[in-house]
Amino acid sequence: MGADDSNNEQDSEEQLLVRVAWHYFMEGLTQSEIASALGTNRPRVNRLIGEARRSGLVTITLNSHLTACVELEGILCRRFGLDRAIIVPTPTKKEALAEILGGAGAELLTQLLNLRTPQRIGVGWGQTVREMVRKMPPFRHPGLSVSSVMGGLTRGIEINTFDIASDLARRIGAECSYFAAPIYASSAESRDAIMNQNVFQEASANAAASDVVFLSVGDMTDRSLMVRNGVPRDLPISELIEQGACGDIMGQFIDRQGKPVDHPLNARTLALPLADLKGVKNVVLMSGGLNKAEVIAAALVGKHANTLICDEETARKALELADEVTAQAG
Amino acid sequence: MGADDSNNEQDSEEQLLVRVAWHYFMEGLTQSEIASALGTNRPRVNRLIGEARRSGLVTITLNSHLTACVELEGILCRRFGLDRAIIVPTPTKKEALAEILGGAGAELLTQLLNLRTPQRIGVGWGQTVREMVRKMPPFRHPGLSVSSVMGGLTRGIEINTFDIASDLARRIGAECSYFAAPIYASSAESRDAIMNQNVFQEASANAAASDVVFLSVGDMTDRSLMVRNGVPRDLPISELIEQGACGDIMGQFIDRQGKPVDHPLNARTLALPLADLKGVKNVVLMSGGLNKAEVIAAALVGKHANTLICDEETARKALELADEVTAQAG
DNA sequence: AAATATCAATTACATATGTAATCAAAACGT
DNA sequence: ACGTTTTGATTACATATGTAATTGATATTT
Repeated sequence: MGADDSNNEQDSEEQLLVRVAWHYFMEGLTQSEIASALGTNRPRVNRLIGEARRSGLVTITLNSHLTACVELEGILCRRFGLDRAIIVPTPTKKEALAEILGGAGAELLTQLLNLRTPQRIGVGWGQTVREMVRKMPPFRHPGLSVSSVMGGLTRGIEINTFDIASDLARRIGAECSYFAAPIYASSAESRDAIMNQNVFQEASANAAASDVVFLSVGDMTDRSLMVRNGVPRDLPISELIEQGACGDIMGQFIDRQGKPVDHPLNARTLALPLADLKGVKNVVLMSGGLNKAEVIAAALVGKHANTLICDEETARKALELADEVTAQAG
Repeated sequence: MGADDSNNEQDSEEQLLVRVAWHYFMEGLTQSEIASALGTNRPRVNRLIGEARRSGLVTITLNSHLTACVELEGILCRRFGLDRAIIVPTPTKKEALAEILGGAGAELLTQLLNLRTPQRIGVGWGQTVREMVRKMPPFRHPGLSVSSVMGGLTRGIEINTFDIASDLARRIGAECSYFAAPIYASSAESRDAIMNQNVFQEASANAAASDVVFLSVGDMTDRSLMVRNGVPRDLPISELIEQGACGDIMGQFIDRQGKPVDHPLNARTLALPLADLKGVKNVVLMSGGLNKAEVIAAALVGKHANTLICDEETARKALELADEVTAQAG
């Protein structure tokens, strides 16, 4: 009898829980309505609703392939101390990825511009950034400026840093400034000489003063435009790889910790230095594709960005690689 | 390209929806937090949450065998115009049903008593009512009264209407009054003569003045205590069945519409008349078991109760039977 | 190009919600 | 039987929510 009684007690407790949950989640009654219908007080109903959710009596499921992305965004933010992550489902057609990521970037920039906060926008280089600019809806806010954060390429005309910056500037009615020079000088000394010129001082200052910078990273394979058309022909990529390079940010090659590798090429780069990039409040890293997972991981571990725009598959891989790196280092 | 663009539009719309839903339902952020995190306004987030629920993006499920009961309660209330329905899962051990329903009744009565509203409580007869009384926690509120709403049985001592009423009265410290007579008089004339006596006038008035009445119904099978021990031995049950009786409320036999059947026995009943029962604000019908489904349906169709305490299986069957009855009648 | 229509963002407000503090009752031990 | 501890109900209040009205921006039509 005693056991029976306690069972009844529990049963009626669960009954109450189910009743409350039903009325609240299924019928949409207010907590007060439920309380008076069930002959209790509202605070209790409130507690019971919480209990119902915590105990798993109530299960809430999101029914979309996008759910996993949103969850991943949270994980990435926590793992890399990001302020924001935008993860899109990896498309079946890989060639559509740049366009998708670019669209996401354009949306973000539009959002930021509507808040009127960023006045100076820095742009890097790459297919994804190019696509972002293409997708920017044309509108004008007064007082905006766009600056390229890196020098241009001398070979291969597919995408040019000057074009990207000036196109964006035209679309949003902004002032525009570039590094009017090739990305790599012939030597470290040459670089310093160029940078000491007034126009470059100014370009560099403009870039460093950006409120937000949108940039991509490049990997070390032949798929990278930087590897194919940026790095001087007489410099074998293997040299960089031997120094631990796993990719570049603004033409500056970094290792798996995100630190610039010890190679002369880095000293020849005409671009916003990585150290100065850290002074920029918002750095949006927009890159995707499994081949870039390692550089993305490196850039994030090195805390070169506070915002990531990426595809799901690559982001997961990057998380994995980053864990390996920190496990070795730590 | 056009198709691609529109896909992107939809995609980003769904992305927003999923993002909002995720933050709200999974991470428990407030709508304002979500709005600012996603760069929109709160009203939009609010709308999106509604959309997410309506569109089926968010699925909320209650994970309990009791869920079906609570849903059924709502259906029963709407179908029969009940103020309240308490449906418990049908137990595997049928013999436990009366105890379970009794417990539910006791809980309800306790609840009502705590509200201090009902001062006069009427009780019928039956195993379920007996169990309810047994389960009542002993406590006292001043000014309560209990009255039996029907006469007693002369054969079979298992459960007595007097005992039920007086036991309940004792437990809650109430005054008590009965119909101190057998449930059936020898004739209609005899019944009228008895009822004209002062004590019975008083008992009847007490019963009719109840704030709440707890009663059960009986079916026409041998399982019914009323059939076995209440109906005079010289009266074949078949006579009542021929008149369309499908069971009794307080010894008064009703047809499938819930109307008293045209049989002399009904005129011999010493109990609160069904017409007077309709004057009682709260009539709690507590009965269960598949054999009683038909009477329960009849009683509900006849609107003799505003509260039902029943088991799931029986309640479903009663719903079904009631639909048949009203389909024929309408 | 001007005027209108349409849509979404902002504001505003009444209501609902979550939570802490107070209060009453019951259970427990002394 | 009295006081203590624990439990749950009530109150109170700051915050969050749902919704309607207003405003402003964009698109459409004449």
